[in-house]
Amino acid sequence: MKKPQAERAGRVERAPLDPEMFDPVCPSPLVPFRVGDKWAPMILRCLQDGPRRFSELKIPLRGITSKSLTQSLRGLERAGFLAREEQHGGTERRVEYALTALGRGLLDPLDAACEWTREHWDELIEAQEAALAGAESGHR
Amino acid sequence: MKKPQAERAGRVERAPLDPEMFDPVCPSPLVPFRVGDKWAPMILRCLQDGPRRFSELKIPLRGITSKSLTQSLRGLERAGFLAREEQHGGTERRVEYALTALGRGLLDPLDAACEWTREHWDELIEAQEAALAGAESGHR
DNA sequence: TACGGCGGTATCCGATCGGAAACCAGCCAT
DNA sequence: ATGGCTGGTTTCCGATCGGATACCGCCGTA
Repeated sequence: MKKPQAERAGRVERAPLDPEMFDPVCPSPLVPFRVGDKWAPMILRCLQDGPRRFSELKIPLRGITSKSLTQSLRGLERAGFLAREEQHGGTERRVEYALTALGRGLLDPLDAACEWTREHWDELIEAQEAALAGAESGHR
Repeated sequence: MKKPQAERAGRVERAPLDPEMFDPVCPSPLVPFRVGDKWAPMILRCLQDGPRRFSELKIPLRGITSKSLTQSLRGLERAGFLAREEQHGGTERRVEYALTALGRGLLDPLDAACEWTREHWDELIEAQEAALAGAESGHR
């Protein structure tokens, strides 16, 4: 029987990340606001309920390569939005990434941006299509 | 009291854009939020008080090349955030770019993001420096 | 001993970004 | 007719982004 290491480390058990928390059909690139690089906003979201491990983050960020994840994490770390915490004391290798106070604060305007996008989703799609149609018949 | 003379065209005399409205020392790239490409947020800001001409926009966007400005404008147009209005009736060539309703709405979350950045400016700088210093002595 | 999981690096590559510079047509005033 | 202004386009180029792939040491388990 496998014993959860979380207990040994006195760690609180949190729900695992939903592998489908990011809809591949309407991914964040369509959100007109961006924070950092391609993956950064999603990483921030993943960390909002507490620290997560490298391999834990890879799950909802479907298809991300180790390199890209490392890069994004380092970038967010350099900006001071998250902290890398390496546990040496434990029995096995464990590295966790946690939002700093600054990073947590970043979630507010990020939420606002996402909310705006949700509210104007139809308009966004419609405007894009109209502009595309206009480009075909209009000034071309 | 001075009277605007261009009102027959429905055009109101507005203050010209401040050539230094974007501080080259703390430019928007330091803002962790972005809208579209490098120049897009600044262009949106330039248009918030009404339509502007191509050459008018070039002034505060110091050093922007024609190509980059055209690119950014086309991108924002494709997204439905602004509209290109070419005046054929007039005597001289005149092209104006104006925010759409959607684009104007975009200013709200953009303001929120800028406001957040202003509020946390010191922390942002400090966190960056701390992370940089930590990288030198820390996990290396 | 071998194997698998973890948390990465190193290298290569094609795509994209964005600036520099040259060029252009139409209109205007001199 | 000549030069200047407007609103671009085109070409070239170096830098950066981001994915694919291969590889790595460390640890725990079988």
